[in-house]
Amino acid sequence: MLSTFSHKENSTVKVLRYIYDLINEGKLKPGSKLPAERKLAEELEVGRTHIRNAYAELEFYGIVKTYPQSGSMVAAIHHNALQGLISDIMSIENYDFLSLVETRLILEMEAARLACERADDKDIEALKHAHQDYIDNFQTPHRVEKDMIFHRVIAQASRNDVIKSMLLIITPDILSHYVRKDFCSTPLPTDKHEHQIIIDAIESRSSSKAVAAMRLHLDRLYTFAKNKKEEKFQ
Amino acid sequence: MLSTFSHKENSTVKVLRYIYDLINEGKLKPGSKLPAERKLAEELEVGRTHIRNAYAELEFYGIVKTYPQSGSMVAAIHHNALQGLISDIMSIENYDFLSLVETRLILEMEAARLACERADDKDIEALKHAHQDYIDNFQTPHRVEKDMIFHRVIAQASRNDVIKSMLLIITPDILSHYVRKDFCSTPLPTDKHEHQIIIDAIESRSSSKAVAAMRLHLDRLYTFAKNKKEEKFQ
DNA sequence: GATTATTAATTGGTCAACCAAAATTATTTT
DNA sequence: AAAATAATTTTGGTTGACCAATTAATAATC
Repeated sequence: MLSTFSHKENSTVKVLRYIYDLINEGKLKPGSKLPAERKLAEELEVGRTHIRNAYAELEFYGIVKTYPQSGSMVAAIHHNALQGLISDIMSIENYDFLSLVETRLILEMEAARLACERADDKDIEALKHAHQDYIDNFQTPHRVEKDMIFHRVIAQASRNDVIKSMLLIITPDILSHYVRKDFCSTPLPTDKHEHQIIIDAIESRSSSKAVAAMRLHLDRLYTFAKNKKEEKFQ
Repeated sequence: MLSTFSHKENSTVKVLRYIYDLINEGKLKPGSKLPAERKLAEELEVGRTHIRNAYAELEFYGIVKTYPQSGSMVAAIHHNALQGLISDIMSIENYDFLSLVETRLILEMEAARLACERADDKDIEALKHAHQDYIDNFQTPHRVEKDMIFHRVIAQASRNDVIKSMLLIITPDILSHYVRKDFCSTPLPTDKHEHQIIIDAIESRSSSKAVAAMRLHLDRLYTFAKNKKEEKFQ
């Protein structure tokens, strides 16, 4: 899940809210040192562990930087921006399915495009192998995960580690959504063909074909997500 | 920074390596329960805190799920995929600048495109306000952060929280790169104009124009990143 | 009085003990 | 023998104490 911190959020969100208010009241200037862990723990009547978790989360998003034995510094950006960032972090949980799928689509298409430019012979080989593995497991419970691996190989060939990591982060969320709804529980033969088209496009270095093929391949999922959103509003 | 866990990685990476090996030796089956925190801490001769940090990181990426008082379960995907995921996580650090910029470009363009479809009057108003704020601070040290806010408003208008969060994650990394190289320390007047074009495109719901304008707006940064990569290989 | 050296207090990092919930085992009851 | 109950162990969650490094405050020196 993207929201790692869901179960501890009761405490964490309390800390984030407090930091937010500190900035709001002008008691915490951007670029300055934020309260010591012990101090804040006592102030909020909460364990220091929770403060540390909250600070770690803020550090993940680049808002604070913790220096051992000297304290945690808040980013030197204007307080309006800071507040926006923090309130965003507080709301990070339960991404809607359509946003996840939309983002995956755009990242996968870019990965395919870059793969056309940068894939070497070894990548192509790995791609073919992953596809064969997928076909071999088409009627087994491993099909879904073999499909995941196929897409990961493409991301690998794109030579863009950021895209690779981001797909790594959102894919489990997507899976958890459509496993529940047992979408794609029945394997479609068209998937095999679509994979093959993507491989051919990458091998022939045709980025436009690769992107189009990837879009087509994910279109069923995309449509599913859109419909799900619509029926939610009815 | 995206690599939150950099300073504790000495211990964390040790744990991840161990889990990786467990899977490799077949001692840890996918879908099964992984070692209790105390057990593993003793085994690796390391504090339980480090085990908890490592498990938390694995949970962030959806590889494990921790249940209070009953243990942590590893995802029920095939061991090859599991190993790939873990080795990816171990290598998550020090993203190269080009990957970051490439990814930002693709996400910003998609955000602009979606904003054309979904922005309401309030969003347009916020966009204009953010731009005016940017202009007002054009000669001040706040220019960079005002630019950041402008882009955040677009992400907000896209109604895609995943894209918004991901931009939130990678932007600080990008900033830390080009602040070092004092790229864009001299403000270019074209930026003002480019922002205005983006606003007009979104207001007139012309997604193609908005995407093109965003691409143009980020082209200087993109070119900078590509050149930096080239000179790295010389 | 200013500067340096020394001491004390503060800080984040780490560890070990404790807590309540859950899972397991042993005991009792039927 | 099977089922229900009770005691025990194991589990992740939480807390407070300790550690080394840093910083601030104080004393000593010039």
